[in-house]
Amino acid sequence: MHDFAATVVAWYHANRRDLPWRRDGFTPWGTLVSEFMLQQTPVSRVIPRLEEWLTRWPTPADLAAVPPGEAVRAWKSLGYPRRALWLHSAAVAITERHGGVVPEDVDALLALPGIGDYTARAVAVFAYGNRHPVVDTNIRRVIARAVDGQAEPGPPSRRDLTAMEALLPEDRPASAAFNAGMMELGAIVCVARTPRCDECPLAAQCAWRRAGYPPYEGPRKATQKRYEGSDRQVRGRILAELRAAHVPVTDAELEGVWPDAAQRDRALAGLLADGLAVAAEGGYTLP
DNA sequence: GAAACGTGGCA
DNA sequence: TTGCCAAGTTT
Repeated sequence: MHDFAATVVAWYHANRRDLPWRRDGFTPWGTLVSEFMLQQTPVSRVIPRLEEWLTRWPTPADLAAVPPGEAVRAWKSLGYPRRALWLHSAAVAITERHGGVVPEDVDALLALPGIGDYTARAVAVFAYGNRHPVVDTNIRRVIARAVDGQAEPGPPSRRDLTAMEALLPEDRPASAAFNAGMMELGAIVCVARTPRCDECPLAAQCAWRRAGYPPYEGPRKATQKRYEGSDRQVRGRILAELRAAHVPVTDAELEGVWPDAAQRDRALAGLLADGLAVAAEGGYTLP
């Protein structure tokens, strides 16, 4: 029963993928950047952007020294570009308030823009080896199945942190490996659509398997809105235009990116409100 | 707690 | 083709 964690840790050490943020000598700043990029974005899309980013800005001070628009431009099409803005702001705060060193204290990390419960603990654990429960979508799914016997986790809750804490080994290095191992298990074995239960190290202890794989009964996730034709798509189109241009983009040019004027105006207003675009002489630019 | 917030790949 | 999913955070 309590070899649950030991099983995950042993499996992790034997099966972990070779990813950039697991290389020897990877810096806390690199971990922070990777965690920002990995928020809601698949590993395969993150890796090339991460390598470019760390080559160009190897420290927080390097990023803090350029305008935020440069971060938005380098973000390219990773999605959710406010993350680039938040990462830039975080770099400024780290440079000004933390002497250029990524903090390892969870509360200090939580105080930075764009960092929530997941990212703060991920940095504290993966960059510094501290002992905290890390909870992401993978871990929520593994716990739901292996521990709770449910096909899917319920809605996210602060109680998820408590559940993970209860499973966490006391030993610091083991607790870090357990966090990483649970995420890895959810990412490559206990996946959302077609779990590979025949390859799972927890199969013998899995409550969901023991119960006969009952289907999920709880509240349904809200269905994701269609992207084609959405305000999000229009924002993306306008921002792509601003990223590509190095002089202000005019209203006339923006008319070409989306025909519906009302929707275009709404999207532009949103970008301006978010600080992803600024009014300039004759048009709009990145900040 | 719900809704908003990008983009791309896969079944 | 459509729907689901992807290392979440903010308001």
